[in-house]
Amino acid sequence: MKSINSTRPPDFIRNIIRQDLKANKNNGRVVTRFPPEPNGYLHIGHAKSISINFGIALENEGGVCHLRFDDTNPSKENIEYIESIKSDIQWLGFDWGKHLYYASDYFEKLYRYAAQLIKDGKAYVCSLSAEEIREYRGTLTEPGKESPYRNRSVKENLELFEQMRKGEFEDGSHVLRAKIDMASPNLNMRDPVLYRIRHESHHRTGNKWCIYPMYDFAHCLSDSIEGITHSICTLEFEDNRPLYDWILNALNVDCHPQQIEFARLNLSYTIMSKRELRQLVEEEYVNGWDDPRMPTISGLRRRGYTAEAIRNLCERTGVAKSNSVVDIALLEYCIREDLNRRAPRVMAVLRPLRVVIDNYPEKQVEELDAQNNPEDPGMGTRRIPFSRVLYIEQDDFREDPPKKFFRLAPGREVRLKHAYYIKCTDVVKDKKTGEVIELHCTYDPATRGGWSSDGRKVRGTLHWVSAAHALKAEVRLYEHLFTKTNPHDVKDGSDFKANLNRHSLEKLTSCPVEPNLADAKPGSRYQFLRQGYFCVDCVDSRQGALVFNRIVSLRDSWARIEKAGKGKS
RNA sequence: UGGGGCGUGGUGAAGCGGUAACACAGCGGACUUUGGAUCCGUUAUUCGGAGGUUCGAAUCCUCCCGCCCCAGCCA
Repeated sequence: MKSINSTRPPDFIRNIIRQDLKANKNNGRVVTRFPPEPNGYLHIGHAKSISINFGIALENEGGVCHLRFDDTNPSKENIEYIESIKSDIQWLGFDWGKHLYYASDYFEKLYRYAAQLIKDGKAYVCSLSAEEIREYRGTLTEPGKESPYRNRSVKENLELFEQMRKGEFEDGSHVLRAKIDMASPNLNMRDPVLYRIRHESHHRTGNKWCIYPMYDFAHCLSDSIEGITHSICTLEFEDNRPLYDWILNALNVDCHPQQIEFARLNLSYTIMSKRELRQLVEEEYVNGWDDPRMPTISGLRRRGYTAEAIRNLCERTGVAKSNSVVDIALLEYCIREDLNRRAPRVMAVLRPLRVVIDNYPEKQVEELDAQNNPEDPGMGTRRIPFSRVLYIEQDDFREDPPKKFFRLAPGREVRLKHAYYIKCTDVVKDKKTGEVIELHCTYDPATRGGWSSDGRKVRGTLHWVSAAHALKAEVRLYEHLFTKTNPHDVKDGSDFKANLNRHSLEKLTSCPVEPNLADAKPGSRYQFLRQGYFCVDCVDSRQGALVFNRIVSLRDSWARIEKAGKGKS
């Protein structure tokens, strides 16, 4: 009953649990569960559910959260998904301990529960076709009609149900239905289907079964079997709650969990439907479920997001019942916040511009000291080679600088981070295109380390890499996968794919990066000074052929000034 | 037009009859060897609307409006 994490302001679900605890409703037990169907990869919306369910278990003494695969539909599910789901949950930092379950493990029990319902006259075998069942169901405004098979005898129902199990019927020829109320205003209560025939091999039970329970039947009973106290799910199941309760009441089970619904997480510029994400994968709009642009856990992980940042997002967005869309800027804030204190700084040039320091000795090389992270001096320093020919960022030079541009320009002096002040003395252009291809500069030997003793001020500080020592890396820049805040905002006749961002991936090759990166390990994260946070790609990066993913850029106030038109000359 | 939910600033979200927390975004400034980080200031006389109850309402009542979900043998 003690709260381990008492700093969190309670949300409505935690309030309910707190009151239940106070009233000793479940003998002080708190048991939640995360019940994914293994038919796709987990995404950041699932992370929210995971964070709520496992989080609540963690906060309550003796609290437990089960991982249960809701594997009742063999045609959509497979083992690959089970494995990915397990590793994603672990990577997020949650542990189900010994509480790993499968709804398919309960098939025998579920079958007996169904038989019990039949014996009690609360379920029947219906031999209407799928189409007929739909017609008989009625509409939102008109009541349904009772099935002609509704009043079969218990004996006949039992025999038929057994024959269904034995495989004596074809798919679709019969279903088991609950006998509730065809006139109910809640369509879920109009004699819902409990079991269907599917002659299909299941990834765990093989060919043992050819009838499979429906979600509504399997879910509540699985919860009950496991002794779940609070069954937390998303809003769209609100209408299923009366059925959840009906089944448990009809069977008079000992454990009757409480279903509580909350609003799923939505992010701007993102889709969060497994079906649609699968479409992007299968139709090759992205390169797999773990494409760094995907909102999947595996995609975010490969991109370089930390579990901590994702957990943080889940906490900051709160738990409520109103449909909402969280600004993706909050996710970006969370990862910057985390990486700002953890990521070592390093210099890398994305779009190189050659700079020759004319007054620097031809063959000289100096090793300059650089702090690894100004936020954390404990992370130490490293040495960076400096020589006569360097690369700087193309963006850091303007021949005709606008107002408030304090980077390099003809005649201007700037600081090279950790190195020297340099002044631009000459600009070399391509004769045909007019493109700036090289800069000539002079350096001030008295400013070693980037300081001057004469009180001279320089506004700009640039990052750079020594040309002779640079490693050449591939850098992948990502933008939002969609161009619109709401990807579903489309003209009639098209779908979310019309809003795909063509520029969501840009590959830069041969980017000069500082030699200290030679041993960078896959998955390690760095801040490329003045640019953003980058992660060594776990799939494509090789020693000697490094590949970096941009996780997120740094906040760029110059870009904002320029965009606002304040940087005009 | 059946049923179930939800409406608080740009986005999330507290508030539970005593006079609108917090976070992100934005804007302004300070500081700065990352135009990063950090710090400070600032943004709802008002809580979907209209009535009503009350000394007092985002909170209680009535009516209205808007948005989301439900007619799979998916979950």
